[in-house]
Amino acid sequence: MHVEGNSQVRENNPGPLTFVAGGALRPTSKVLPEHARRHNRSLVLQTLYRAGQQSRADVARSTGLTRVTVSDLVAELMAEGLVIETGQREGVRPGKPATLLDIDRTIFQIIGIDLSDYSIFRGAVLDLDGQILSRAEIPLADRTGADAVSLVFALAEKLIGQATAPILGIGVGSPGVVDLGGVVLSAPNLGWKDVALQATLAARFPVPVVVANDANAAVLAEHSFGGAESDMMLIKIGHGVGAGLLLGGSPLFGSRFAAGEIGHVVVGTDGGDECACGKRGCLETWLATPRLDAKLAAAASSAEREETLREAGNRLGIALAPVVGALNLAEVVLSGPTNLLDGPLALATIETLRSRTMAEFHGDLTLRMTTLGEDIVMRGAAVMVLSGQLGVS
Amino acid sequence: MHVEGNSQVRENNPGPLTFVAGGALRPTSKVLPEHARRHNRSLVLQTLYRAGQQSRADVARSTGLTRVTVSDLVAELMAEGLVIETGQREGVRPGKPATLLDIDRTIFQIIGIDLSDYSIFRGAVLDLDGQILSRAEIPLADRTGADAVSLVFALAEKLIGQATAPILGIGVGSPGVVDLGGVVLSAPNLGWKDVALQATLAARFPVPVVVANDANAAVLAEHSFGGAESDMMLIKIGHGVGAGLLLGGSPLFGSRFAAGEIGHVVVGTDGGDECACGKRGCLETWLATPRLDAKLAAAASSAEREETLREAGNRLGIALAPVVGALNLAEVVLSGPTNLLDGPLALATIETLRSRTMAEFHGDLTLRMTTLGEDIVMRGAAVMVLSGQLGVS
DNA sequence: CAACGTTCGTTAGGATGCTTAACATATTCG
DNA sequence: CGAATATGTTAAGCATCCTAACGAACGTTG
Repeated sequence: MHVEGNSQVRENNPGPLTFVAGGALRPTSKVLPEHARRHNRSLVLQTLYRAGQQSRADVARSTGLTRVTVSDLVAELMAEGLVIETGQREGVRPGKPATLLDIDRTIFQIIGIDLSDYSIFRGAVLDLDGQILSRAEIPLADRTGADAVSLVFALAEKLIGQATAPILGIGVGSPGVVDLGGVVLSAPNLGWKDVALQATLAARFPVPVVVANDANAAVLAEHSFGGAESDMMLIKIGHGVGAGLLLGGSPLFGSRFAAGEIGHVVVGTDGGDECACGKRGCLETWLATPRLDAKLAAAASSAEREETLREAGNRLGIALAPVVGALNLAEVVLSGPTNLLDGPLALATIETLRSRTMAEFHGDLTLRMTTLGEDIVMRGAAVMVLSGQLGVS
Repeated sequence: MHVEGNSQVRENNPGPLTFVAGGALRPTSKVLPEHARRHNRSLVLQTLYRAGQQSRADVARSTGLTRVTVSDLVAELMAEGLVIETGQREGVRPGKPATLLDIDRTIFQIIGIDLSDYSIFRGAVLDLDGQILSRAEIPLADRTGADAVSLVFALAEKLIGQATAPILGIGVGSPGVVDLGGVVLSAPNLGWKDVALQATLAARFPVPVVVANDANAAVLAEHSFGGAESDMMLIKIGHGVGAGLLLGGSPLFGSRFAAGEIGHVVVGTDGGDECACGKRGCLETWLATPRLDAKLAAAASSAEREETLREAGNRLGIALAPVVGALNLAEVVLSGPTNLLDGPLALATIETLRSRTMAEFHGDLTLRMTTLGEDIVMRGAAVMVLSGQLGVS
């Protein structure tokens, strides 16, 4: 397996077949036997990734492929160093003892970078399981444009230095609107417009690079590591308010790659504060952390502070109700400062959500905080690399 | 090609590979070379369906397959009677004249059934292009439950009698929540709960049967015949209010198959009329046609009537804004009574939508009436059959 | 304790489906 | 009329999976 490559998605691209649940087939381009091979290869890898310590026969049973084919694929994966034999199965059973396999989880490490904080770029070296091995960060210090891009380079450089194994790839979660090729079409806070971040990073570092929106990365992390449902929305609240959507297990990008950009949707029919965007009552005016913090600081009593948080949660519920209803979501996850979100705010949100959508359908709607804390975007960035390079997540 | 079969999706199911735009591969089960074959078969069929009168060489160029493979697939399709040669290409060009191919658009007909009207079941016989050849309808006369099911049977029977070619399949658009197996989980107006409509129809008629939600069917029709965008929402307004969503060209079903059920989402923060569901200010209380008609009848002047319509459109815009923003939709299509929708109501909707979402992202958001009128569900039902049976739409 | 059954992983042979290369066919161009 | 051009077919080869059979390594059983 080579580690070079500077396309957003490397050649072990799985091929173009698109099967739409429900029976609609939309052929996009031809499919060759080798595409099937890649798919089956990923299938084996995925099986071992999720539950290691399995024999070839186990993998054959759980994939539906024959032992012959699995042996063949495993031989290929072992030649690449991705899979290793880890000894024989213990225990008393008839038959020849099984040789156990696992992904070699030490052979590669992943760089995950989170650009979503307004004041600092964070990054980490992660193992193939998405666990954080080491961290690094660089204060933004109000730098924007090309200067901010160089900070990303510096951070990546630093992290690569910290890695103790070859790098599988670099994943970046950026604020703003990011297209499928990793071009940041617009990120006002960083002063970025049409910045080809993926291409420039890939030109500098000889490893695969993936760049995506921060909330989209976060939603992948929550799905892979947070045990989230396949139809869910993750609301990321910080200096701005954004969201990532997972529908039927797949991330949604939107017609102009701006899916999840809900910060400037107007909430309610009764005015609201003025927003930087010129409108009144945008979701951000209710929920962005600087505004919330200011309101809380100005509050006279703890009861008043609670009411502020409840009002914010209420507004979030009002904005989300049509989305939850229209998409029939199973779960809403909040990501952001726990002290603000995890309490009256979250309670008010779910309450409002329930009272404004159809009882019949929200029966199993849940709302919760992310279990991944501040690492969510970095870990999501790692998931993007994993799924792009290994077809695993 | 046999026409029997009673599964919601017949065996020329394209296989399970799922490629998620952006690089995430989710292997679901093995893929064999024969799955690739089915995909490529559909690809050829799709190419001919969209632009008939092409040579094998033309198809080879536009699919990326070789002439050899295309010839082989075409031979198979001709043996099944699905594709025919239509003569040689006219015009003066060097080289051997091309033999033109087309799908035999007369060999099959499709039954499309629309159960969404509150008082009448409508159906049609359609050709492979989705054009309506003949119609039939049966008044519902307040029948519900099993009685209503027998009306569907009677209508299907009638339509099959009207057909002048073998039936490719029966497509049904039903109100309510319908799962992927064609079970109507809930359709209050018809008194249906867990009615296995697909299975019972398939047991009675020896042709493939597909049953789906009416708005989901409609959105497919609009996409195939109405030239709609790939990221769009169709709002169906009648006795109730429902929606169908197309995201990245694929219909959305939702975690409990209830995607698009927005009729009982509460709109605004200022109360509203009481709804049959018990809440106040549901979208249906603003937009359902009986309520609108009543308000219009009670209005004293034409200015007041216009205001009523504008208010309804305004409310629709308020409800849709978060959805349009979160999904980054390119298009919203309205389906329902033209006299109510196509005027002040639609204008107010788009105006509200624009004023409540981010200017940057809704730049190319359009809102329009469907171009398919009252036939939209029947034609969508035909699309479901086409894509299920031929992989074409 | 030797024969048998079970399970693992491999080897051998066959089927499917695509490709490239070459060719026969049929037309226009010079 | 020969060269050029384009179509569609034939033949051979390669990739990929399958089934069938088998050797290896273990436990069980008469």
